[in-house]
Amino acid sequence: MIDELSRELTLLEYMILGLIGSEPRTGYDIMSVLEGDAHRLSASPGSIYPALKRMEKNKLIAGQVEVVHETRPRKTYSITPLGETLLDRWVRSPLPVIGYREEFEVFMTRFLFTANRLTPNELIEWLDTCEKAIEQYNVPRRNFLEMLRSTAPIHQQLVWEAKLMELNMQREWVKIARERIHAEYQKQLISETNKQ
Amino acid sequence: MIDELSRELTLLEYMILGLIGSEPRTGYDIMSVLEGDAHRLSASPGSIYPALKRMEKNKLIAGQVEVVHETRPRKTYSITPLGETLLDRWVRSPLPVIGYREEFEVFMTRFLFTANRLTPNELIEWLDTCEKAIEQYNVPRRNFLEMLRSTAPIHQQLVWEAKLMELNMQREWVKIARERIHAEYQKQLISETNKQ
DNA sequence: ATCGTCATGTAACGTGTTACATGATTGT
DNA sequence: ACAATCATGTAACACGTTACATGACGAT
Repeated sequence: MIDELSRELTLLEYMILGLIGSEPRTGYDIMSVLEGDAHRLSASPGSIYPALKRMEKNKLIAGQVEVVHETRPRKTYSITPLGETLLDRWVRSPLPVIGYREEFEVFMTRFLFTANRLTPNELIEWLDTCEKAIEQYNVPRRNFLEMLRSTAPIHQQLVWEAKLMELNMQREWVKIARERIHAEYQKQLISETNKQ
Repeated sequence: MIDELSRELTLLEYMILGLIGSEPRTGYDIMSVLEGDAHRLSASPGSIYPALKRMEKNKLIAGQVEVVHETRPRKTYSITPLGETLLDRWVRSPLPVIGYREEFEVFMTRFLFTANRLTPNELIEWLDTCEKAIEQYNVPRRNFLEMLRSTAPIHQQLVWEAKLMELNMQREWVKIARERIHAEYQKQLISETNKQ
């Protein structure tokens, strides 16, 4: 069991895990979700079904066949405790990542699955950590660009500039996200207090 | 020959093509460039050397062995006319792409290799086209978000928001790039006029 | 009767990843 | 003498892509 925990999953696998984690789904369901824009994951049966099979084999998810219409079976997958553990670990994992290697999209996927997995307080803390990590990465980056601004060819300069803008955007997003999450949390608290 | 032209290359292959296109390089050179941050391409010998071999086989690049120190050969690759054609085509290709499927990084790589491949005028025109394409994609996207703002769960909303911010950032970058390129062009014109 | 959607799968293929392997040259 | 860097490669493996294949169900 612990062996499984050490294996890193692909983004597609985490995506599937996250989707199934919120509610049981079939392969077809997952394909539909993935087709609806929003991510690069291309949702072909040739990737989804094999992924589901190996995840089932690794006990991350469990499938049960519903014989709805007799002939063709329909397999609905739900997440297992092991799957929950892995997903939780991934979602919470401290991001040494963002800005270095991990792309923003991976980060977003992770954020998406914090829903119902982290408490509002934990989430705000998580976002704070992100902001600090980005900040730490931003400063030397900016200095680097400033230094080479005059020597590098203009095309290279502009590519670096884009990188910087991307980082700044990410920083800004974290701020906005924190504010919104915070506001949402307040709203919930108030409505709960009123009920009592 | 024309068969080769129809085959789509990977980003790594275009990267290699672009790098070799500006000056002849060895596999090791390419690995060094790719290691120095900036892109997700991970620059391991297990990807570079096989790529070089198949590109040579496909006549996109041509390698010549320099027997510098007798024993271990050192192979320097240069771009072929076919390679030039493909690179040129890729770099210039109208971007139906950005915002839809192609990631920003691919776009940036493409931009990087416009250097010495497009005239300043062509480049400005290219950037204009980009801006329009982004704009066209931006408006319906924004409307979509506006529409679902109230109904969707907050996490989903924020992910969409991030997508939008990314697009806006790209738009902003295009503007900056055009201005800078334009300024650079003017400078060159002036210095050339002065020479005469 | 036929078309689109629901639904699941497989097979070939290509490419990137990781890890291993070798050896020359240069600097200390 | 030894370490770091230059320099090239291979082999196993895993994953995603494309294309193909099947068939039930509901609507027109």
